[in-house]
Order: sequence, then structure tokens, then C-alpha cells
Amino acid sequence: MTATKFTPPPNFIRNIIAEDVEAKKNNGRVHTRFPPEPNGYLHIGHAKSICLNFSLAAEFGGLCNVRFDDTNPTKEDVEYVESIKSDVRWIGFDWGDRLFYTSDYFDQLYEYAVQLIKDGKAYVCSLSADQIREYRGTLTKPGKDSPYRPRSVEENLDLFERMRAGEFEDGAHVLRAKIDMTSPNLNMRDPTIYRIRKVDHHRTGSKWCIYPMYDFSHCLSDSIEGITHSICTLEFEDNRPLYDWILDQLNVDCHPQQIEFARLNLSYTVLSKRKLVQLVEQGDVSGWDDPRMPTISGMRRRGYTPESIRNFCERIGVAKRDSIVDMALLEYCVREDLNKRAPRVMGVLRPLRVVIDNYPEDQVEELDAINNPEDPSMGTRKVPFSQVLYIEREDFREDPPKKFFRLAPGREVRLRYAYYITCVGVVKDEQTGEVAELHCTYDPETRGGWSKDGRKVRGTLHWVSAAHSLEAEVRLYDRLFEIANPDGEKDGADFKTYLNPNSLQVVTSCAIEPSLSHAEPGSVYQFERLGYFCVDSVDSSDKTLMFNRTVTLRDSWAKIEKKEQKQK
RNA sequence: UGGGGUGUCGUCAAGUGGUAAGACACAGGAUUUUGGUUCCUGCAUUCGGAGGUUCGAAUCCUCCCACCCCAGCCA
Repeated sequence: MTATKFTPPPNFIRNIIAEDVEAKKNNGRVHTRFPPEPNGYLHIGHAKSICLNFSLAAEFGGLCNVRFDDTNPTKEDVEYVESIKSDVRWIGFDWGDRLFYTSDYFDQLYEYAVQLIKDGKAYVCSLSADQIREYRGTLTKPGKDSPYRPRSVEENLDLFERMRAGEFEDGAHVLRAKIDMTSPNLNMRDPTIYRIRKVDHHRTGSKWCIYPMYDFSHCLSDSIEGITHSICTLEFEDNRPLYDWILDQLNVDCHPQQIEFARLNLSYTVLSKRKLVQLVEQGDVSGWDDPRMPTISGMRRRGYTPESIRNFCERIGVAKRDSIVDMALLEYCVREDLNKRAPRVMGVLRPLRVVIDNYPEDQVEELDAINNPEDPSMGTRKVPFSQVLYIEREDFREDPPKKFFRLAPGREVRLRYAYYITCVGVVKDEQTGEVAELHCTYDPETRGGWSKDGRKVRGTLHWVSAAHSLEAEVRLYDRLFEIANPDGEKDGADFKTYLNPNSLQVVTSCAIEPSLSHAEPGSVYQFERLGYFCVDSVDSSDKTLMFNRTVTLRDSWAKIEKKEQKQK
């Protein structure tokens, strides 16, 4: 393999861990975790976190757990658990035997809560949700103590036990940490740590009707698992004092260090679960795995490879400032990977019939084509050539603009791996005036696509023998949103206003070379001169081949044409 | 107007007192049977702003400005 070695840039988290290891903190041990809530599908932003946690652990000879943060049964579901597991595996990471659930710790967590109550550091509050909000104060005004704050340890213990036993309805009581209602950090104003939810949990069934809140369960779960560095996103920065407070009060042996980094934003898409759910539920896309979605399953179906995603995550870096990474970098990463591994193939998206007037009507030749010029070990294949061919409609111009060096009346071009042909006639549809067919002559001396006399041709076109071609449907994808930052719009505008109405274009009756007749679902090809395409793993069948365009090739002609048009 | 963060090229991002890495994008050029790939070349006299300390500041100090997050019994 000629894999280009890319040295990841240093980042502040790696630096912190390196120093900790150097200082023999945690006896030099490094243990991270990826803690998704099973309430949605993983997206490229999660991939950043997954890659960060797993590779940091790997780099320092440590381990990384996967832990489902399943403390809110009203929002979570096994469907998500399964998809998350397969996505993490697909991206390329192995959690070994360390797949955990916060719900594994419910008993222990309950005991910790009881301990807090016994120590007078937590109390049962019987205020309503609205009242709790009122008592909390505001950003600029301190809160005030709940009237239930002074309840005795005995009463709290009794009430909490009865909460667990199901004696009260949802919302009747909550368990709160007793910290400081005047703290400028709202998280410290006696945060709720347990609430009543009389619903079944996807793993614990009906065993519990009280469930711990994130702030209480997360730090303790980390501690229970012996996590050394608990990496999370920026919005949890204000929760860190609470994370530390709980671990300090309970005097646990393992007190992980929480470190926050900026979540990923990608241009021309959205990465908030709420918005992605909305797109799925309102039918703007076909599902979580719609190839336009920035979800792992969508990208997989689109033809992205795990390597390209991992590479992307490495290149974007890790820092604390809000940023929007250019989609062009992601596209660069897939092209880089696919260029090395995708077999080349010829496919015509919008066929234009070409008749080679001087080619024997019944003759068929099998011409040699290289499967991947980047990798000779991938060998060659035979491609049939005959009198009637298809070429790409946009490769012919009756009135060619400057710098257009493809086919035009009287002009000679090369058919890749075949012959030089010269356009000698144009047949038009009488009704529409549209070019219906081209007549060309070929030079038998140019077999294979080159000429002994050294004559140069400017253009090389891809083509397919009409009689041998396979029909296929191709989906061309474009950015999901028309503006770079649909997420950044202030509440006034609905992000969906910016959806790109042309993000999906279905092209039927495409003509592709016969070697693709048994293409496997999910396999990726480069259609020469067009882009990378993969066989759709959901809709493609033996009857109808369906391809998704992963990404176009870089297209300098398109750039030139755009520029020329601007100058007019 | 409380608290917590962040400001280095169009976009990411190194840099931690010694004189602005790298990547993507962009612009030129070379090679090319993919207008692909590959290969060269160019691309921040300047680090949100203003002062100050210092022989020397993106790095230290002061003030200011901008942006992000927090008032779920969500995570």
C-alpha cells in the first residue's frame, strides 16, 4: 500500500494526556469512553468523538469503552442501540468486551444517592417543575432555597425509598443535590439528580420507576469504569464543577478528568440530532440512511469508506473554538481513498447515440482496459466495442466554446482504450431540434487509443457499446442545504428554508459497461471522468442496477466553463 | 446587565517569550489515453482591537470589542 502517512497535529487533549502519562498520573494508565445516548443515529460529528476517544486510548496503550447513556427511557430505543453499535464497528473501532450501559449501574447509582442523602447532601424536593424553575432564579438573579431543603435525613430516606417503590406519580417529587442556590453557575443550584418516570426501560424493563439524571450518572459511571479522561463537548463545560462535586462528595477512588472540545460543524449540512430527526420525520429525506444525510449510515450508503472518515476526523483537528469545517475537506478525503481502491469503469449517464459509419456492422471487438492506473495489481478487463455506441451527451457540442476540446462537428477525439473518431454528421430530432444521433468515422490505425503517426487529439471520451450496455439508474447527490451554515440561523428563520431542492437528481436509462452486471451492493467504482459511484445497498437489484454518486471527480473543465461564462 | 468559554490565511489548525508549521480551498505551470491522479510554484511583514512590559510578544500585563454556551424533572 502506498498509504500516505499523515502525522496528526498535536492537540490540547493529547497534550494533557501526554503530560499525565509522563507524570504517572493514574499510574500512567489511559482509559477513555464513547458515551452515546441511544436516541438517534450516529453522524459525522459523533465520528469525530469516536475517533478521538479510541485513537487517544490506542496511542497511549490504553482502552476505550462504549457506554450507552440510557438514563431517559422516554427517548431511547433498542433500534438506536443496534445502529450505534454497528456504526462504531463499521468506522473501524473495537470495544472488546467493554460494551456498557449506564443502566448496568442503576443499583449502584441508587446506593450512591442514598449515601448522599445520609450525608445530608441530597434531599427530596416536592416542588412542581414550574416551581423549581421559579426558585432557581435567573442568569442574573440568584435562586432561593426550596422549602423542602431542610427535610430530615430520615424523611428523605423514606421518601426516596417510596419514590423507588412507585408510591408517587411522575413529577410528584425529585431528588436534588444540596449545593448552593445562589451559585452563579446554574448547574450548582441544587440540581435534580433523580426523577420519577413510570415507564419501562428498554433494558431494565419495569424494575425502575426512578431514573438518574445525566449529571449524577455520568461522572459516577465514568468512575465505576475507571475512566481516566472523560472527553465531552463544550456545552458541558459548565457541568464540570457538578461532575467534580458529586465525585468529591462520594469520595470515590477514581475521579476522572473531564475535558471539553468543540463539536464538529460541517458546511452545507446540519449536525444537530433534533434537526436530523426533523428531516427524517417530516420526509425531507428518505430516512436516517438517506445518502444525503451526514449520518454514518447515510454516508456508508453514499459510498464513503471508514478510512476516509477516519482520515477526515484526524485532519480536522481538535480544539475549543467554534468552527465550521468545509465540506470540501470531507470530499477530498473520500476521493483520496477511492482513487487508490476504486476500479475504473465506463458508464454514460445521459447517452447520446453514435454510429461509426465505417465500422463493420456485425463486428465486435474486445478491447483491453486498465482497472486502476493507480494500482497495476488490479489488472485489466475486456470492454466490447461495436458500430453503435453511446457517449455522454455533454461531451458533444455543435458549436463548441473556446477551450472545449471534446467532440464537435469535424473534430477528432479519442474513445478511451478504443479508437480515434471524427464527427462527420449530426442527426437532429425534427420536432425538438435536439441532437438525436451522431455519425462518426473511426481510424482503424488507432486501435487501443493511440496513433503511430504521433497525431495528437485533445479529448478523450468515455463510451459504452450500445448493444452490450447495461441499463442503470443513477442518483446524483448535491449538498443538502443551499447555504454554508443553515445551523447558524437565528431562531427567526427555519433551517429548512435553506434545503436544496435539487439535492437529489435521479437519472434513469444510464448505459454502463457489461462488466458491472454482477456488481455487489455497496461496491464502489469510479465511472471514468465522472466520479465515484456505489451500488445502492437498499434499492439495487439484479433487475435494476442502481448507483449512488458518492462524489464527483475534480472537474477543471467545469471550472473553466464557469469562469468563461462569468466573463460574458 | 451573572457565570463559563473562544478569537492566528477563504476554511480547519500548529505555535506556550526568540522573530507565523501543515492541510483543504484558491491561482499559475509540468506530466497525463480520465480536463482524474501525480509533481512543482504562489498564497498571513502578521496573530480580534488599543495600550503596556521586554533587546525581542501571537505568546506576559491592562483595558476594550466580537462571538458561543448555561435558567430540562434532556444529554
